[in-house]
Amino acid sequence: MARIQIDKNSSRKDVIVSKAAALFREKGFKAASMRDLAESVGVEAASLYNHIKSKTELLHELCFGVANRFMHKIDEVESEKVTALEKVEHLIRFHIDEMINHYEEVYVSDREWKHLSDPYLSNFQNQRRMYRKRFAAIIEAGIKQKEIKPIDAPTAVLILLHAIGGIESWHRSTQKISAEALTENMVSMLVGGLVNK
Amino acid sequence: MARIQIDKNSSRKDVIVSKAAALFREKGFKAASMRDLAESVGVEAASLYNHIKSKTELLHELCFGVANRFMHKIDEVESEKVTALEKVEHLIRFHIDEMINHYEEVYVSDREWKHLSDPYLSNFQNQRRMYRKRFAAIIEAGIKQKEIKPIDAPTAVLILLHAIGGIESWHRSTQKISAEALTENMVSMLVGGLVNK
DNA sequence: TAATATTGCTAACATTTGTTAGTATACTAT
DNA sequence: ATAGTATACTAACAAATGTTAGCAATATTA
Repeated sequence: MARIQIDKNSSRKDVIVSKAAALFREKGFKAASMRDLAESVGVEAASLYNHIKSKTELLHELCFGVANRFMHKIDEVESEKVTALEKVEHLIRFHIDEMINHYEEVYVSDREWKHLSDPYLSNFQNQRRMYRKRFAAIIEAGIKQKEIKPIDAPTAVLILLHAIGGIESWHRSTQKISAEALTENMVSMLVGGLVNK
Repeated sequence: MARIQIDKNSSRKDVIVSKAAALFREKGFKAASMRDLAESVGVEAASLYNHIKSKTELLHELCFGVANRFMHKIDEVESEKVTALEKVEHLIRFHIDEMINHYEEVYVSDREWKHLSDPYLSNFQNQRRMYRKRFAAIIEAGIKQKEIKPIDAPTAVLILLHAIGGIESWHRSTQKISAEALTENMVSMLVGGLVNK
C-alpha cells in the first residue's frame, strides 16, 4: 500500500500542499486535477481527502502563506530606521528572494488567487491592496525627501512587483545566470534604470 | 430568435473572439466555459459552433493575433535608423500602448498561452523566444555603444516585459491616472530608474 | 415568391471533475 | 498480541464540460 513519504517536521498535508504548488504553477489551478495531484503525490485521489478538506483549501494555504510572509516583512521594513530608498530596496530584495526561493508558491499566489472563493477572496484582495498602499506610501515618503524622483507611486509599485514576477521566466530559461547576478541586475535596473548616466 | 449583432467590417466570429478575450481575461481560459461565452454573446452554447471550430481555436486566434502584431513591430523597430536606446524606448511605448488599448487580448495571450495545444504551443513558444532574443540583441547593442548601462540583457528584457504587464493592475484600479500619465511614468522609471540623480 | 445558405435552438453524448461512503491495510501504543 | 487510530483503496456520485446531430427559423439570392 502506497504511503505518502514525509521527513521530519513536515506533515503529510505539507507534502500535498507543496506538490500542489508545483502542479498549480505548471498547469494552473483550474487545469490541475486532483487526480493529477494524487499521481504526483503517489497515491489515489480519494486518499488526499484524509489530509485536506478540499482543492480550494490548498489554494488558501498557498495564497495566505505567501501573503502572511509579505505582510510580516513590510511591518519589519516600515519600522527600520533608514532612508525610504533603502526601505524600497529592502523590499525589492525580499521580493526577489521570495521569487527565487519560494518560486512555486509565490507564483501561484500571484496568478491563481482569482480562483479563491469568498470570504477568502475578498480577504486576500484586501491584504493585497493594503500591501501595495503601504509600499506606495514608502515611495511617496522617498519622493518628499527627494531621494526618489517624482513619479506616480502606485505606478512605481505596480512596475516593481510585476517586474520581479518576471523571475518566472528566469526559472524556466535554460541558460540561467546565477541567483546573485540576477538579483543585482534587477536591483540595478529597477533602482537606477537602463540609461548609462 | 436571438442573433449575434455585428457592425460593419466585423464577422460574427470576430464578435465571439472578442467576447472570448474579455471572458478568458476575467476567469482564465480553463475556468471560462463555452456556456459562459454563449451567454455573454447572447446565444446558446451550441450556436457558437456555427462560427468557430473549437474553444481552443479561440485561444489560437487571440494568441497569434497578438504575437503577429509584436513580430511586425520588432521588424519595424530593428530597421529604424536611431540609437539602440531609442529603439528600446519605442518598443516599450509600443508594449504600453498595446496593453492599454488591447488589454484583454494581450493579457490573455500573455497568461493563457499554456493552454494552447501542439503544434500551436511550440510555435507560440518559439515566436516568444525569438522576440525576446531580438529585444535582448537591441539592448546588447546599446550596451556596446555605452548608451545603456552594462546589465544582463535577457534580464532587462524580462523586467521590461513583465513590468509593462503590470498595466493589468492599472486597468482594474478604481482611481486610474490617465493613460498618458501612466505611459510617461512607466517610461521614466524603466529607462531612468527610481533614483533621483 | 421560391430556393438556398446561414444561423439559431433543443437535446443529448461522452468525459472529466471534485468529492463521499464504505472498507481494507498499516502503524502506534498498551 | 491487541486495540485503536491513521491512512489508503475501490467504487461510485452528481455536476459541469466541450461538442455533435438534427431540426427550425431567418436571411439572402434568384
